[in-house]
Amino acid sequence: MSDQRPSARASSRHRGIPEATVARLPVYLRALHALADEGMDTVSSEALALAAGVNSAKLRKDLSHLGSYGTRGVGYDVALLVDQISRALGLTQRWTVALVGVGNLGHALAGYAGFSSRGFRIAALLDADPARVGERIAGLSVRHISEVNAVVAEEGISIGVIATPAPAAQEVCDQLVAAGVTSILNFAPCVLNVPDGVDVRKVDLSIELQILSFHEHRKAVQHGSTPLTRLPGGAQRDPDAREAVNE
Amino acid sequence: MSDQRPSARASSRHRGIPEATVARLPVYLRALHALADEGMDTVSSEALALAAGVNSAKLRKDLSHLGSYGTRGVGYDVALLVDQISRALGLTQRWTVALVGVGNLGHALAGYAGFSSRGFRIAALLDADPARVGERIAGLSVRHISEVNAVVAEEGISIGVIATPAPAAQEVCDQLVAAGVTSILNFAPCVLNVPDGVDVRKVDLSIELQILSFHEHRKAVQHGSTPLTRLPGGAQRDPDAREAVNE
DNA sequence: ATTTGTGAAAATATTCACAGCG
DNA sequence: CGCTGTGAATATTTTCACAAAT
Repeated sequence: MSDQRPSARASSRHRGIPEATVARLPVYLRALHALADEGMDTVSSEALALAAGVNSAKLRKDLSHLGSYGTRGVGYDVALLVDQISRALGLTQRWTVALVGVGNLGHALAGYAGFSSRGFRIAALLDADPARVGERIAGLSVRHISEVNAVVAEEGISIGVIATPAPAAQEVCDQLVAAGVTSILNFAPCVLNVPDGVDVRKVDLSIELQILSFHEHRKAVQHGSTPLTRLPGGAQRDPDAREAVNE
Repeated sequence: MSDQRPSARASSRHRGIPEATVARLPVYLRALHALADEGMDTVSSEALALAAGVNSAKLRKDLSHLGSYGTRGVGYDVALLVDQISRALGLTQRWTVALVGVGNLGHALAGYAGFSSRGFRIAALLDADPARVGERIAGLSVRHISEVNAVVAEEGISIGVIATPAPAAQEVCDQLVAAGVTSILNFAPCVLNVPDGVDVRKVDLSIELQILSFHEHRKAVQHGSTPLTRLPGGAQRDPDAREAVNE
């Protein structure tokens, strides 16, 4: 998994689901919903693993942490498994979210359907720019960040999504935490410091691209050590590979 | 790291940088740029680790994979380290990117500054909707997806970013790969199948929220086993914790 | 004095391979 | 039989702790 390490593992011996497993449960859940929509009511670990893009032993081990019971010789009951995973992920309740920063990205996020599709409700949009306050987006009126305490209390918000520019992110984060938010999803390209007990996850386009760059670079170098190889696509890949060869 | 596992480790014994390390290098790079902007020209592993949100032993071990040389008793030369990490990540060249899907999210991505800030250039915008073709966004004219082969060849594109709805993503992915793209960043909420040698990374809002949900849920249950505890923020957290308690 | 670089230990995660259940 | 659940084996990642370098 990424270096995203929410607070330490639960102390309870048995309810402790490994972090790597937790990160995959939503993927299984999505695959299961798709299968359910296709009318499947039972699925083997092999088939589900394929749909989720993992190997079947891993899937079975993951599910075993839920105490999940499939039927040997048959597979898993789709509806039952959806229920068990939803329960494990805490999706049996509706979480309420505040989105801070309604710029370019914030707008897109506010309109994103995937938000509401899995039990998350955007209950508030906040921004520091007074010119944006009052603007209506996706049925909500933008409020000023200074109202964060009231908003969090009124709406029972537990998750904050930060879509501000990087320089503003830490202060916004502090304000959210002070208001009682204990989970943060950060789209701003920066590291956030939070007290113990607050979880942060980040989504960072630029980091993902750089990781791809690493692999692309490696492929280009490893491939033909001759830098100016013409590759299948017809395009000339990695015109600068010289530099890399003599590393 | 997430279950994002690009192709197998390089066979070369020594150029093999662990995947977990690769995923952190961009974070270090960002921190180093910030330090450089503040005029620092030397930094200790302790200080850099703090800025990057990791522990210092991990940072040193990571850097050791680059064959990076700091100075004992002093620390690392900021400019030199920027250079070494950039080189390791393949950022000494400019990668060219095609963005497919100019809906809500695609628009936001096209306008995202962080793209160009680190050596990535969006060279083409593509969409399947004829009504969108010709639209100008961020200085580029949207072209039809059917032109993908020509576009990839013309611009030497090696990275494709998919920001389409989920049902279209696999087909777009196949088209990109057929055109010669070997790295994909997927924003669509679905699993992509690609042949060996093609790397995929995904960015998935809904999955991140569900992971936060898990931890939020766990905190709520662990905290007061009494579900209706009133928490600092004044809001009533996890009104549904009953369900969880008797799991 | 400091602070790196790194073996060795510990913790996590993945994969194998098969006993055992339906 | 077929397929799950899981111990045991392997691989990867993190952390410790200290010798070596300046």
